[in-house]
Amino acid sequence: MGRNAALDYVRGMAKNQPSRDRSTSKGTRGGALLADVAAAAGVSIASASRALSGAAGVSDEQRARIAAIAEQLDYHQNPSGRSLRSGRTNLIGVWVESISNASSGRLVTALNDALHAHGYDILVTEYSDDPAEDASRIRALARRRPDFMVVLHPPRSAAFERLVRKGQKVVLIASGRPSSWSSALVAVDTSASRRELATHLVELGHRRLLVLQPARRIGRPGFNMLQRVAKRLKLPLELEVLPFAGSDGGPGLTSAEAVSRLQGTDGATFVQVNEALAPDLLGGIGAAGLRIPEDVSVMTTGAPPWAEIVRPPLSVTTVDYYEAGRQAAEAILELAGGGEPTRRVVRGKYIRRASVGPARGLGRPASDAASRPARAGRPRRPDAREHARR
Amino acid sequence: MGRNAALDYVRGMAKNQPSRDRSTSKGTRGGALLADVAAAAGVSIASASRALSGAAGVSDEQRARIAAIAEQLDYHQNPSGRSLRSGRTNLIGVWVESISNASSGRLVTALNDALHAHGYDILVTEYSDDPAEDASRIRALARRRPDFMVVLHPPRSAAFERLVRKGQKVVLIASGRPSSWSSALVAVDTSASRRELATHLVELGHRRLLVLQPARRIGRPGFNMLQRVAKRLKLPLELEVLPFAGSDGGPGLTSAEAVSRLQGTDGATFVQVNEALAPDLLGGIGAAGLRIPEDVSVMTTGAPPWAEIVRPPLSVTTVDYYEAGRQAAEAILELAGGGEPTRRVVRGKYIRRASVGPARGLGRPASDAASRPARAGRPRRPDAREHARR
DNA sequence: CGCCGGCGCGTAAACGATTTCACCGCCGCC
DNA sequence: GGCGGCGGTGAAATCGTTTACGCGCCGGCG
Repeated sequence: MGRNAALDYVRGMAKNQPSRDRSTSKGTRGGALLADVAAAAGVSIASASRALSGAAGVSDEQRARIAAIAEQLDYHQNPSGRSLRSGRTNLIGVWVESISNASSGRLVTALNDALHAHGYDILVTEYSDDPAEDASRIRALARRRPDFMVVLHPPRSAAFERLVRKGQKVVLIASGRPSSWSSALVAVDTSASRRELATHLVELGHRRLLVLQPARRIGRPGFNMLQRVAKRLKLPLELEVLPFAGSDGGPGLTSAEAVSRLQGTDGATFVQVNEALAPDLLGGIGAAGLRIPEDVSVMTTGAPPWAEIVRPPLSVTTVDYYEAGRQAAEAILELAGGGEPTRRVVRGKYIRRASVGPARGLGRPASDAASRPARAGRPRRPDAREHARR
Repeated sequence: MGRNAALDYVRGMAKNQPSRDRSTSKGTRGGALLADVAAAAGVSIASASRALSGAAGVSDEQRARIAAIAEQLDYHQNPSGRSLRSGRTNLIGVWVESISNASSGRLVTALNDALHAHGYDILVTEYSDDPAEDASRIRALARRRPDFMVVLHPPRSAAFERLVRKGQKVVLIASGRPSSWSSALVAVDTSASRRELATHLVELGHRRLLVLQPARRIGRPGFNMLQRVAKRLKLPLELEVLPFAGSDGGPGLTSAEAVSRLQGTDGATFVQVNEALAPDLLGGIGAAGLRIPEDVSVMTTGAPPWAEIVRPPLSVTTVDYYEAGRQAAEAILELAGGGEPTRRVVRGKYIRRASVGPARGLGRPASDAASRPARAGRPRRPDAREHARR
């Protein structure tokens, strides 16, 4: 009848059938129950549970024997039963901007890689632009009661904050200092990379910088970092942060409007944009006939795989989010083990490529920029392409 | 004591306390129980359940009243309890190659968008190259007993097939005909787009084509589609399918080896590669000094956002996987409603861009330089500078 | 020789929902 | 007036597991 001969045998033999007539039951998929394993091993359900869950109080030989029987019966623990009783769900809720985003993707991959072996599964939720929809998604996630949540550069959200106040354990991956509410922090430290970027820009003669962001991110911390760096180093950099809609038609500048900020004598000579928006910006720049880096220097955050393919190759400030995910997973395992989370840091990198060059207007008109070849040892081509990458 | 005043009040008043001393309980996070809602409403737990779950047999005014009370108490249904009893988990298991992949990402986004409103949550698993690890991930997913699984172009996997045989409902997104085992199919139909591609290639004089794939995908159906099209149309196309390692160092050709197949009189004049591997191939082509499309035509599958940015813009055959995900979600809702799934199709598109041009050797032999102004605004140097990445 | 503590194990009580079943009015119909 | 059915409701069984508790047994210590 059944497909699992061993299971049928056990159930036929068992004196106290754990399930009277399984063949008609439709609720379960007919898999073996803990009771079946226990019956086959001739022990109580409790002992079987202890044996399989690794709890103390069971002899080693029993444990091995029971494990073998469970294997043979193809027993799969029912997570609903377990978590109903134990209060643990073995779920990790991940809250990211968009899963299509390369950073989020790698984060999720890392968490999967590191946590599957420990019995955790990953529940992904993306935050949306619509606050109502967003709140509803958070509520849905809350209902699942994940043991931990991993959040990547989260936006402010009342629903999320309620969740945290209710005791949700959260591993935060973000720049900034350890916040009081997160259980653990993987700090994304971009101060060094930003300092490097800032000094590089000044060397190249840039003064006015433009930062384009999705509208909903405006005002969030992290980007004035560049400003802070400039201030501390007393560098003459002016930074303007503007919302950019890309081609989605959302709130913010269109490509053409953004490009218009990059022209003329009082326009910015450098623009920074994120990975998702970069194609739109580059399209706009191309359409306007501007050349990179002769007319405008461009840099993108993130690590799009195409940054090196595009002509010219794009400079990037990048953070290894696979590594961040790995560290988040470690933090989770520490917390789950009852330990105190250790302090963790992932450092950003600034990778120079040809898309950032001397500021417009001082390419080498009077060769004044040439006075700053910096560490240049080798003969430099007039157009500074191929800043050897690291 | 508690943070929810209404809840405290109810519990204080209730004659039969559902939970004697909740303040010390650690299993639950102190959220309201169905019993609390029922007590507050002055009805039985059964009625409360019926009211909130939308089941019949409860008067409309009661239902509204109870819903309001649940809202006020911030009641969240405990999914473990529900699925333990009901046998439904309200989980959708998604099995994709890699979540970092743009196609998979959009698929997941679509599923999230469409199914959150119906109470489903998404559990993602990526398949890995290691069969053992893969089987273990499938087992982990099986343990969760998702109501449905959505699989995108799945590889063969014994573990997965076992799961299906055990009755797992599966919505398959793939090219090919409805297989007996999947509960529903979203057919990815690329026959028209491939025919268009094939005739286009023949028109341009291509005869020898190269298809590069990840090694583990070799031999999978779908790609000889091009061959079939050619045969049916009696087109003189020779197709060679080879494994490509990219820069990951896995099994398959290196970039240099792949490029060597694109040179000489007997080399292929056209190469197709997938989205993930495209940057590596393009890098190799650039390093070898080949020009696109003068020396070799290139096309990629998928819809990388950078395809239009790169110079020259890449031709693609693309499938809208957001749409596929939306349709998969519809199929799930049909199935969950007990209906028969309708037949669903998503059609691929072939988008011509400049990366596919006349076959090498018959461009316009006399004035071949004329074919090179491309759309690239800036002048292109003849020598391939960008060498030596990695 | 008695006692104590720990180890190994079984019994049974949770966990929080859904669902079956029985009940109770009440209405309409014969 | 009796009876069948039906809409609304509650009591209780149930899903599969973990875990508190208790019991026998054995070895060591006094």
